[in-house]
Amino acid sequence: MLSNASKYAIRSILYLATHTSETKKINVKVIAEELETPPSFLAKLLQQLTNNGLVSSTKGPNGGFYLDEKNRKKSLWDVITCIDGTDKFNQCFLGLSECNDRNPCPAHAMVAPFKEKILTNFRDKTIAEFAAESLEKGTYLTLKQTEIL
Amino acid sequence: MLSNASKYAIRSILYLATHTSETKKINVKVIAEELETPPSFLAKLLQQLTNNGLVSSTKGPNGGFYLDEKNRKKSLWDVITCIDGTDKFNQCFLGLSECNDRNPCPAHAMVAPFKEKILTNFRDKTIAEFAAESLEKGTYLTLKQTEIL
DNA sequence: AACAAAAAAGACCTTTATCTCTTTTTATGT
DNA sequence: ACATAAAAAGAGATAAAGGTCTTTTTTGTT
Repeated sequence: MLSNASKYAIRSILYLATHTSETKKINVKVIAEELETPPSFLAKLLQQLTNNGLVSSTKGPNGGFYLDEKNRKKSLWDVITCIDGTDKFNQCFLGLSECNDRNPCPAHAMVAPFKEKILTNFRDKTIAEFAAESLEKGTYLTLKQTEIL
Repeated sequence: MLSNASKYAIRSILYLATHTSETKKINVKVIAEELETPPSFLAKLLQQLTNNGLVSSTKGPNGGFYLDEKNRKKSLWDVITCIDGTDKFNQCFLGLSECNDRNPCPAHAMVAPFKEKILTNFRDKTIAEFAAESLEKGTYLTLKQTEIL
């Protein structure tokens, strides 16, 4: 569904949301270790996210990546489109171009409600909100145990 | 989510389910045209499906691909694992290795019900059943309008 | 001013997915 | 038997994803 790149990006954003601020920045190396992602690759991704206003950064000593208030108002959907480009959640499960409620593919009825849910959760919820929820539920903890197949 | 290869494979299987029998076979070229998929690529996929008992074929004049009764008892899940290998639906949405109900990632609660539904529909339903349902609903018609992004 | 620590930028490399082409084998009809 | 029509098999080609490495720029510290 999502590319590795998107997964890494989302995980880092959620990590930054709960671990950084304007006064507490973290550098790539640390983030990559925490998330167990390839450091150089993550650096590229964070660079891209920064260029698109989804993450903030400062260079030099005590510099690093962090989320400011503006960044926190973005959505995870913004992250995905920034990294993967295409509108992943609007694609037909079986690859048909003309698949919608009126002209559904054999899998449409099964998949459509899910896509709807993903959209509302990922597009209409800010990163701040998403991170806050994760904190409440304690789900953010699992960010560390990673493995991409 | 699914690779192009899996999507092509599923579409051809559903097509074969509604258009072929032991006495009515269709050759790759026709299938590829109907489904608007790359012919040579589809040939490879059908070959692989045949080698794994998901599709039947005979060579020579009036030969082609078709589904016999045994093939129809397989599931779409079999198709996906045959082509994509990995267990796509058991992977964490955010790429964590230790993601489950007791130790969920931030997206788990959102995604878990969907994976459950996919599994029951794709794994516990035979291709014959799936195709019959599609026929009832008329969804099989849209198989022709394809575009993979 | 010099140094050090960080991101930014850019050039690569590797692997996997996607897709093509050619040759070989097998079955059928005449 | 022979011609033909189909899949089977195998070798590549191309593109995209995934990932690395080196150099440059910026910024803070001494």
